[in-house]
Amino acid sequence: MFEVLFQKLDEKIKLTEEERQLCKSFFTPKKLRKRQYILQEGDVCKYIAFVEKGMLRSYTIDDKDSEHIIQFAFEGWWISDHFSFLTGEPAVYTIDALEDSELLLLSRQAEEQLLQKIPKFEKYFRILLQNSLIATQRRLIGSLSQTAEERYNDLITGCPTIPQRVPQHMMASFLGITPETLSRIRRQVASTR
Amino acid sequence: MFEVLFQKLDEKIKLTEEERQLCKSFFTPKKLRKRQYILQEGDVCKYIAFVEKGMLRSYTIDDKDSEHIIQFAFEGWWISDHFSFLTGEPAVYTIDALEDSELLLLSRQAEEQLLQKIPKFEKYFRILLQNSLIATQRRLIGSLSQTAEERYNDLITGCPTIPQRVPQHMMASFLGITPETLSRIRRQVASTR
DNA sequence: TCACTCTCTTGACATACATCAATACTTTCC
DNA sequence: GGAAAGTATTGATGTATGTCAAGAGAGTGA
Repeated sequence: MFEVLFQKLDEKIKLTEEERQLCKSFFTPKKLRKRQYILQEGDVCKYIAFVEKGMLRSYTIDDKDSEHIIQFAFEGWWISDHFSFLTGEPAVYTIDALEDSELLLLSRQAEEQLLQKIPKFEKYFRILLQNSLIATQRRLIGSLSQTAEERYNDLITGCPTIPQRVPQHMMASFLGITPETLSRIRRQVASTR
Repeated sequence: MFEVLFQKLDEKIKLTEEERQLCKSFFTPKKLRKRQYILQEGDVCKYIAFVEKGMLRSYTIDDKDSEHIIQFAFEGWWISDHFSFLTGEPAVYTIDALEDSELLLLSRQAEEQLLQKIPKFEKYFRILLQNSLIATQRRLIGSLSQTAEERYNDLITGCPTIPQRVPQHMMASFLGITPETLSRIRRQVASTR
C-alpha cells in the first residue's frame, strides 16, 4: 500500500527504515470507487491525499454550471484544496475519483506530527508546493498566450497517456475549451500528419 | 529600511527584538531606478526580493516578442523566479522596476542560515508559497472561464490603485489581452455607469 | 524648445472559439 | 436485453477578441 509513496519520497528525501515505519503511522489508507467524492465544495478539506493507485481530479463549478478542472492526479501525485486544508475555510474545489482508486490520507494533525517527528518533510512539502506553483504559472501563461491547439499539444506531449484515461470532454474542461472545439482540434491535428 | 518587512512579518509570525536584529543581518538592501533589471531571462536568479518601496514586475517574452506579465510586486510583496532560485537553472522570467524602488535581497545562502537560526521562517515562507499558489490558481480559472471584462473588473476590485501606478498596456499584458481590447473595455465600462 | 518615444484611442476587418442543435455510438444498470 | 445516460462528432451561426493602421496627447531628453 505504501510502495508508490516511498518511491516518490526517495526521489526527494532519504528516509531511514525506522523513519519509514514511523511515517506509515501518520497516513490513513482509503479506497474510493469511481465517481466517489473525497471533497465537496463547501465542506472543509480535512486531508491532503496521496494517490497510490487510480486517478482523481479537482474542479470548480462556475455560476453557469460549467466545470473547470484544476488538476488531474495520477498515481504518485498529491491532491487537496490547500487553502481550505490550511485555513479551515469551506473548500472552493470538489475532488472526486475518475477511476477506482487507493489513497493515503494525511490529516492536519497527522501532518503536524509528521513534520515534527521527521523534519525532512518540511523540505519535501516545500518542494511539492514550489512545483505546483511553477506548473500553475506555466499553465497560466499558456492560457493567456497560446491557442487551444497549442495548449492541447503541450498537454499531450507532457502526458501522452492522458487520452486513454480521461474522457475527452474533461480534457476540454482542463484546457478551458468546449468539447466541440476539442473534437475539431483533434480532427485537425490528425489530418495534418 | 526594514519597516515594511517587519510589519508584514508581524502579520504571520511573532519575532522577538533579538530575532529582528539577527534577521536584519541576512538581508542586503538595494535601490533600483525605474526600468532597471534585477533579473534577466537566462541569468540565474540569485535572490528573492522583498519590496520595501516602489514596484516591480516579472514577465516572460514569447516567441512572437510579446510580453506576458506574471506578477506585479508592490510594497510588502516578494518577487523572484522561484524555480531558478531553487534549482540554479537559468531564469525564464525577467524582473524589472516600474518605479524607483527599494528592495531587501535574500540570497540562497542567507535564506538557509535564516531558516536555520529562526525556524519560524519555515512557516512564513510556506504561507507565502501557499498564497502564491492559491492566487495563481484563481487567476488560471479566471483566464479559462471569464471574459476579459470580468477579469478586468476583478483586477480593479482587488487592487483599485493599480490604474494609477501601472500603464494600461501592462495591465493588458497581465490580463492576457491586447492594449486595444483593454481600451475598448474601459470605454464600455465607463459608459455603463 | 523641439524632436522623439511612449501611451492611449478609434476604426475596419479577420479569426478563434462558443453556442445551439442534431445524430450516432458506447457504457451503465435495472 | 433494453432503456437511459454519457460521450463524441459535425454543421450553421454568433461573438469576443486579435490584428493592422492611423492619429493625438503626454512625458522625456538633448
